[in-house]
Amino acid sequence: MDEDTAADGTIQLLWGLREGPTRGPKPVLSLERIAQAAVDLADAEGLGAVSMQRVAADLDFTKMSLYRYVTGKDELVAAMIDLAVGTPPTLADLPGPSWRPRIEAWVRLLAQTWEAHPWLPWVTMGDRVMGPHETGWTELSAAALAETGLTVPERMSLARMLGGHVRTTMSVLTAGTQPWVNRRQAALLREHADRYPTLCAMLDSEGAPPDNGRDFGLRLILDGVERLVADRAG
Amino acid sequence: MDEDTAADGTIQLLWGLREGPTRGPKPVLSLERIAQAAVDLADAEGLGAVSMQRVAADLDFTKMSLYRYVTGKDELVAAMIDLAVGTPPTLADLPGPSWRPRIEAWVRLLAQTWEAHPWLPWVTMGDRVMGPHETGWTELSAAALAETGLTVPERMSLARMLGGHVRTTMSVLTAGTQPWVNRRQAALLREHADRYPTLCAMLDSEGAPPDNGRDFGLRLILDGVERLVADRAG
DNA sequence: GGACAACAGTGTCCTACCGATACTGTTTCC
DNA sequence: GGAAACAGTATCGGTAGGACACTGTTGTCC
Repeated sequence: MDEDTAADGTIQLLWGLREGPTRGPKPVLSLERIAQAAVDLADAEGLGAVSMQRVAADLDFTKMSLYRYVTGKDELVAAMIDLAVGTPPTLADLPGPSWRPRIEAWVRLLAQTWEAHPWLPWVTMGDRVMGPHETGWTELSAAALAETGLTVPERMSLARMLGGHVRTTMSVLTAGTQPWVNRRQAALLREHADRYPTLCAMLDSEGAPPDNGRDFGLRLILDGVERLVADRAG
Repeated sequence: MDEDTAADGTIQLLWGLREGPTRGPKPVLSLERIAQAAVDLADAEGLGAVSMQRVAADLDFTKMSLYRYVTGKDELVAAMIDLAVGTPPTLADLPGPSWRPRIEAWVRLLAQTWEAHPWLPWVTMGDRVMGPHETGWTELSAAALAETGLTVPERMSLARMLGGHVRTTMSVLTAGTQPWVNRRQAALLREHADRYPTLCAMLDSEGAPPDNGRDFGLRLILDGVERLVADRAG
């Protein structure tokens, strides 16, 4: 019951169902300004820097004034997500003669958006209620995959999977030699070469992709889809 | 520099490099007991319930006593991870005549471990230093993929990708009708059927997999690998 | 064997955080 | 024009993580 009412509040906030009062002083702040300030802060100093106090200070207001627009930090984060994710593209933004280049473009656009707000992968995990923008991204992916011939659950599993793949290939931005292991980890591997012979032998190999294997993994997944589609057609 | 020394401390902790003193009273607590209490707490009440105070209380000790074994909460979480992930399997635990059933078994075992500790997906994101157990899991995946003929970066990208796939297919444990959308989200979609026609049309479809599409996605990925291997061989 | 140094666990304090509540001043409707 | 409704403020409480000084215990060295 507690979570339910909290989720209801978030839904009302994100989907514009909050009843706007008529009497009383005019609001000086707005949800958009607050969310924008929070997004800017998270972009600049990371999600850990986002506190009610700090967001309010950046707006030259008191911390408690934010609670007139947001019932708590969870709602603020939800508003941040839907603002940062932005207006979703449309099918016209996904060129190509078939579903494959279209969904590739979708992944590319999603990755661009997430890279602009590196805190998004952390906040978009778990069971949530998506806002209108985020739902629009999902709608677009569903539309792009419609002509694959996959079943509906398969299509949605695939869409979710692709989003997860973007997350996986973004969360590690190591500046080490190998993208799959950072500097300290490599040193530890060399110290314990007996326990980890396979990994240790891999340390000095070449040809690491600059994108954390995003294109490589995307190719694998979509090749798998093509095979599945072909198998069913034939 | 600050992060560096903190990471060094975590490395020393996880890899048993902490200098054990000889003089003074004998320690009553131990890192293992502390980490185990924290893991039990996280399993029972979620990661949010894990605080220094609470872990210490569960052990009938003072909060500050934990700091004799752990420099801070980050180190505690790192110790929790390597304890919860447990002793990794060996190649003997991955049956099969080829790499494919072996890596499938690896994914299955990893998923089992993570499902037993549902907080693991959240704390194993981002750039970290893995402990010995976690490194063992990675070593095993690298060994299982050795015979694919993929390049080293490709193999490690694939291994990371599979771990991410387990994360993606676990983080949503919705009890709704469709696994890709929860109850509230479905209601919102129906209310805004004009904005999200594709998703809305999907709401009443059948055949949702009970595993959040984990097997489906795994099949896609490994089919893609097989095609890549075949293409290069031919 | 006794003094001292090293150490384990405690008690106290500080800062940062989220959030509740009572308040002040402003706007609009009756 | 008065009263209700509302925006923003000021203050308070509870819970985090963590620094620091302290008490008591243990081993080592003379």
